[in-house]
Amino acid sequence: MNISDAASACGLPAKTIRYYEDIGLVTPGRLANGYRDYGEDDLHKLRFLQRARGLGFSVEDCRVLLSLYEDRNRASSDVKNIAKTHLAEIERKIAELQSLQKTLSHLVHACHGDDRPHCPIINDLAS
Amino acid sequence: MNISDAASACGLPAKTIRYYEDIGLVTPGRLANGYRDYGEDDLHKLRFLQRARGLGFSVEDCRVLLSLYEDRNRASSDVKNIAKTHLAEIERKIAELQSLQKTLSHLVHACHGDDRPHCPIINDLAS
DNA sequence: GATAGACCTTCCAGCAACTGGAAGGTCAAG
DNA sequence: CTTGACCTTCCAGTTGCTGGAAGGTCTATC
Repeated sequence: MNISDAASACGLPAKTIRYYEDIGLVTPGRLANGYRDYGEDDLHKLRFLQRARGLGFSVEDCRVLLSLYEDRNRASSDVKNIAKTHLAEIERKIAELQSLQKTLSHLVHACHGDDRPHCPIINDLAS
Repeated sequence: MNISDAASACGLPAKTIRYYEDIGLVTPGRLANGYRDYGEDDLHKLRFLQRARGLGFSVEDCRVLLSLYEDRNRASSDVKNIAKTHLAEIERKIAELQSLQKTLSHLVHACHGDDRPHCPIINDLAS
C-alpha cells in the first residue's frame, strides 16, 4: 500500500507519515521503484500514533508507548505512569488557561469597546 | 540603563529583550560603546509586553496592542476585539483539554498499573 | 599597567511537530 | 506520447524564545 492510501487509512497526512519515518517511528518497506510500501503492521502503528497524538501525548511519549504496544511482556504500570504524567500536565494547563480566562473575561467585560480611547484592558497591561 | 538592569526592571530575560528588538518591538538607543541604553519609555513597553505575553497574547497580538497602547486616538473596540478573539481561543483550548482530560482519566483509572501486560490504555490506543 | 571577572555585542543552532514548496522520477489512462 | 496524479528527497519556515561560541568593554584590584 502506497503512502496516500496509508494516509487515508490512518487519518494522518502523508507528510506526517514521512516525518514519522524520518524520526524512526514507522519504517515501511520499499518497492523496487523506491516508493514506500505500508503493510498491516505499519498501518496498525500509524493508527496507534494517530490516536495517541490525538490524546495529546508527545511524539517522544508516543515512541515509548509504541514500544510498549509491541512488547508482549510489558508492565501495564509503565503505560499507566506515562498516561498519569501526561494527565497531570493537561490538568496543569487547564488550570493555567482557566486563570487566564478569568482575568481576560473580567477585562473584556470591563471594556466598553467603543470608539473612545479609554480602555481598562490597556490600562491593566500598562500597570 | 543597560540590558541586564532593564531585564530585572521588567521581569524579562535579557535574551528575550534582544529578541523583541530583533523583531522590532522595542528599539532602545545605543551608547557610544554599542551597548543598548533603555529609557523610561522602553521600560514601559517592556513591562507592557511582559504583562501581555503573560496573559497569553501572541507576539503579533502584542505588537498591535503595543501600537494601540501608544495611540492616544485608539478606539477601545480595537483592543476589545483582540482580547475577545484571544479569550475565545483560550476557551476553545480549555474545552479541548477538558475533553482529553476526561478520556485520559477514564483510561488511567481503568488501568491496574501492575506488572502484567493487560492494559486498557494500550487497548484503547490500538482500537 | 596588567589582569580577572562581569558585563556587553553579534551570530548561529536548536527546541516541537510538523507543513509548504521546489525539483525531479514514475506510473496509468487515453 | 502526453497529461496528470502520484511518488521521491531536501530545504525552509512556523512560534517564541534559549543556549552557546567568539569576541569587545568596563571596573576593580594588584
